Amino acid sequence: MELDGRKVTILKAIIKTYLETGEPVGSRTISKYSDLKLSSATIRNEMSDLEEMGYIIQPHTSAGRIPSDKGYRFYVDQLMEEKDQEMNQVQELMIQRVDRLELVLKRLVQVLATNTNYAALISAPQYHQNKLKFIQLSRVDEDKLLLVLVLEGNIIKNSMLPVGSRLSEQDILNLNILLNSTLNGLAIDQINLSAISRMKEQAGINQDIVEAVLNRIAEAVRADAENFPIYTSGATNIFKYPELSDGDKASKLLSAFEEKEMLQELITDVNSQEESAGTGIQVYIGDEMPVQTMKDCSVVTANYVLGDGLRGTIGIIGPKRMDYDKVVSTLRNVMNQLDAAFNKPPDGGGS
Amino acid sequence: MELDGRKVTILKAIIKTYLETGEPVGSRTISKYSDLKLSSATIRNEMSDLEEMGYIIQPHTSAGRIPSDKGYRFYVDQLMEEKDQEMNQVQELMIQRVDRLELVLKRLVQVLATNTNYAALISAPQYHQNKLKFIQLSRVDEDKLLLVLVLEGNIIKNSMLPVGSRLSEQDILNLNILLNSTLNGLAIDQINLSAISRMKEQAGINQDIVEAVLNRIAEAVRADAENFPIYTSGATNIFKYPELSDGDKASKLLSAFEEKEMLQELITDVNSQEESAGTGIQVYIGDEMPVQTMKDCSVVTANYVLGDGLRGTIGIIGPKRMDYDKVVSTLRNVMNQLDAAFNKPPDGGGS
DNA sequence: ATTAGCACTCGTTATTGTTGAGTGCTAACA
DNA sequence: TGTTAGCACTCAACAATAACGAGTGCTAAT
Repeated sequence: MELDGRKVTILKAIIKTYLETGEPVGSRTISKYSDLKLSSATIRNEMSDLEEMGYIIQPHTSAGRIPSDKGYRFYVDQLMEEKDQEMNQVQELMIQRVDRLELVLKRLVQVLATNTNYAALISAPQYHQNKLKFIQLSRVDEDKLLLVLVLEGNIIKNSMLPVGSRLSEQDILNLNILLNSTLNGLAIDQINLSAISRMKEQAGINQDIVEAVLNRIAEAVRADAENFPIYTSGATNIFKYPELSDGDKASKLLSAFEEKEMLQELITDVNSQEESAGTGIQVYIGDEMPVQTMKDCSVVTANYVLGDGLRGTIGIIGPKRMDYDKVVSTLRNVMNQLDAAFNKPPDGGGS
Repeated sequence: MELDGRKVTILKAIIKTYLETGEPVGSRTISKYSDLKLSSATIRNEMSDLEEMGYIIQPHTSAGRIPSDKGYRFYVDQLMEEKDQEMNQVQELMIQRVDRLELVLKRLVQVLATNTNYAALISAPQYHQNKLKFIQLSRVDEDKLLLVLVLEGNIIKNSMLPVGSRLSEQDILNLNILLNSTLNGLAIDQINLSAISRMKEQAGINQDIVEAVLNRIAEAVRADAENFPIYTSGATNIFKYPELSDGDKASKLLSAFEEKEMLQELITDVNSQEESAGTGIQVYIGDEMPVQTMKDCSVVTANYVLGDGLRGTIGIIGPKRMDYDKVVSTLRNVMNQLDAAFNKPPDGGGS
């Protein structure tokens, strides 16, 4: 069967109305609402076809129709094509230039959640391929060294290193010089065996310290990759959508938001299969979702880029009948503002 | 009217049964359940008295009685008195000695939540009266200095400091010496005007840097005091208690858990009026709660102390009919384990 | 190809009656 | 005087029933 122009119009009308009301939409409604001059009976026939083709579903006999995942998918794809639509006027976000990136992200995610009325999440930027910019060991205690790492993008990592107190100040100085001269400018995964053994050799008697430092570096990176911070807001917005708020579903969803592991998984997953390029905005509908817990939802994700190659992910999670149009354009908007705010003026971030 | 022995027995029986079932309890139930050999009619009379005295409430005519806040309070106070009861055998918590305090806390709060079936929260330890142990400025970029602070208890703070590039290495060295010699060993709020002006004088041309450093210190402390991290778990456990899970209440409670501000307020409040000493365990019931959002709940809080004078708060939040007995003893147990784990062996923590 | 008409389906809502747990009161009892 | 049995009464909860109405599919007329 053919998906001709009229069917498309009707399908769109159905989805649009359903997005607004959240209730199954019947033939009569469409007949009145759309600008096609057709009677409900005709619409009914078309709807019957659309159902056969799998774009819409009848929850039970003698109820209206609701869009299927396939239907949503079609709708969203259409939407993406007409991307030139005038930029939706979202309220100015007021990203002040705050010193701490963390605060910016927290505020941002709140704005997103309240603006859209869905749940929002944002992952702190990760320094995947990032380079070491500065390494320093300092004596803090009799028996402890403080290791400070600064990565490109001014991400700072600290770690305490217990040592015997036999190290002299000169030793520490030498180690610092050694570490910096060898590792500086290297990306984390460029630190290979040859570099390591070369360093150990030069460290002589203190090679255990070098080893410890390297371990800490690896550890810090790993911890960050598996356990990166995620900020969320508006998880309780799901109560605004009855189809999500019945006991069990709501509970599972919310605990996914509380224990962030699931979200981390989601983001990792999204990033791994990210090649749709374009604006970098992706939409997952229902079963397309990488994480099963959320198969009754839709997610719109976008990757943001901060000046120094730092990348993170923003996501909006809502019911399948979310206002994709608004969400996508809100996200675009936010990305632009983030871009404008961070990719121009100079500043430093704190840990 | 007098609260004689029999009334107490009956009151306790009522509360105990209500804690288990969550449903209003009637006279006949008590008559059978308790070991008093009394008919339901007699119990009814006593219950009528208890109601008049304000210890129990009738949700509606011809329903059983449920405890009032006053009733709960009485029950809990009794409980606290009989504290010598055998330590409830809680499953071994398995606090492994993990390097990162953060992870320990996250795990701990999860254990608490799953063990009790209520919502649990834990605040990261704060360094209220803590002393500066180490200060260091390092050049990281042409135009940026890295400020590293270490406080007693090995809490590390970083901040980036933009400066003109006119500083020589020698300048930085001098500043470091100045900062350390003046501030080292001082508690944060011991840094007073005289010390400040003395430092500025000695810094000469670089006094703007000194000022900036001091600002950052103040800022770091303030940010921590107003915005200290809180870890939560099991917020969705409230769905297990029907009296809390109806739409609006649940939503408000959960969003309090998501946006942590409310919880911070709660903890701050609890700490400020903490003088009940003893085991340091406090119970807030219903309207006694400092935070209005949670007036349908009860909270049990406890303060934990880590070796170096670091203090934080643990809280369990549940319905008014929570199993106070179990919760209190679980908390005691956890405190003991925390104590055993941290107040003995030496180790360092990371930021 | 479109539409009007009609019988039919089925979730939703309101109505009604029934049940049973629980109460308060009174009168009898030890 | 404290305890108990008995009884009429209340009221939430439940189930059964009916009425409603939005919506469909089909057929026949346009």
